[in-house]
Amino acid sequence: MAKSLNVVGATTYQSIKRDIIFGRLAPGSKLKLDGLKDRYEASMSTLRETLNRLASEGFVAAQDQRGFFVTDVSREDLIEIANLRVLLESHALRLSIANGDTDWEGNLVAAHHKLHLMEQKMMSGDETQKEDWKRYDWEFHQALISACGSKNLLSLHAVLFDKYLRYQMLILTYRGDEAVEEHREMFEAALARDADTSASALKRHVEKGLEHTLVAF
Amino acid sequence: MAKSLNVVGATTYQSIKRDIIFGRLAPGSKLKLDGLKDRYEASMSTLRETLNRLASEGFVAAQDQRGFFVTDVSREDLIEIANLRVLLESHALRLSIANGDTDWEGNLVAAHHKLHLMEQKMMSGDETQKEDWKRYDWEFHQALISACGSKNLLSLHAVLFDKYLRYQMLILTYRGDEAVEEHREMFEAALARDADTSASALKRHVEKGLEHTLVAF
DNA sequence: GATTGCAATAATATCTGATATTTTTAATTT
DNA sequence: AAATTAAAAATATCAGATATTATTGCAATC
Repeated sequence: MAKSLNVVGATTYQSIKRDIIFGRLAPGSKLKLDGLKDRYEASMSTLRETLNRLASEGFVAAQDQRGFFVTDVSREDLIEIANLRVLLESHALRLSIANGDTDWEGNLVAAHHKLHLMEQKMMSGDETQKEDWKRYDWEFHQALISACGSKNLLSLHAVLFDKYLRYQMLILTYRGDEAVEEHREMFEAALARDADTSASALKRHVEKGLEHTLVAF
Repeated sequence: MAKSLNVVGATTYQSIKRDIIFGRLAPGSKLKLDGLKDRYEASMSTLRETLNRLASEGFVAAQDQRGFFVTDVSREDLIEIANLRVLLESHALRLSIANGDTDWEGNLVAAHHKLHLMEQKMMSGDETQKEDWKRYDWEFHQALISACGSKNLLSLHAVLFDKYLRYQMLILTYRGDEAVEEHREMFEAALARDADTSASALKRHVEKGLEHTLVAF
């Protein structure tokens, strides 16, 4: 649960995390405190606090007496992340479908609509807005599982989602058509309260994404 | 993955986390920096790094401009934790049973044996060694799932296990007989590579523990 | 030429102390 | 009792300082 915690701390946390997820800080690269000081305009204390948080979430690796590094990527790690995401997200999805009320449905419809608009933009070749697409994708998946009733589950899922996302961002290519269709299927099945169909579309969605990413890796 | 990270940082991290888990720092209580400075003999910088880590794991809650608090407990939270633990741990258990090699078996036998010795001590009324019991219990559950092949899964599980453990420690009473029997069942089924039986014993184990804890809560 | 050894340099982990800002507490007034 | 305000305490952030540990570059050796 990344609280805002404070102003400087919160913004540097978000900036660094974003830069890791979107590949602007390359996997494995050294995070030198002095360099970060300039780049993120924060003091060493604040930076170390931030890096400790990111280390505990797994975006950064801390090595004894040798400082901080952007967590490395690997095929095995990607596979683990994808599998865990399926496990947690489909569990949450089932709970959500069982518990979701009218507000949940409304929110879900809105989220899918916005995602879909963005997808059409992406499909027409405009890939300039990766960050926006990421946000809508996140908000859609979030909307699906938001009624699961477990804060702990949602917060574990959020971290996994971001880790998975990093791999997608690293390979740069958009899966297109297929993914759009999977989103639609998940969405419609969820509204129809068909947990099995929705969960299996989700599973397919993540696993196809995994394959696609592994190929390019 | 709590790396050692450094000497002072690592020890204060462990001390504070232990004190939270074993209830020596009460749920909801304020963590005043000045107080902690004396208690843990570390500077404010180190303390803040530590608290940030613990906040990101969920043992501490950070409130904007108002500092840090020991994360509160609640029935709902406990239920969530228990359910997540079942989800992750039984998944890991199945993988582990499928993949475990000879070393895994050996390690498991040893872990169960040591746990069992400790359980007999506890049953005979000697509850002075909660910390030791905790360690053997942890090592046994860890041994069960250690061959699951997913570092990410193991590290998520470790945090959940500790959170669950905190609730058990808060209520102070030992469940005894039943738990011993459940451990044995899990253990024997795992060795026999009977994933269903082992997983269902695990589920029962956690859920009985949950009930027991909820009653005393 | 490759390897070892060592000094010089750089970087980290930790601490102290300072400042601006915000919370909390206590005192005062209504 | 509630609202207001002044004083005290605590937090978030920063800027150094120091001891320790890594890294780098170069010389000496084989």
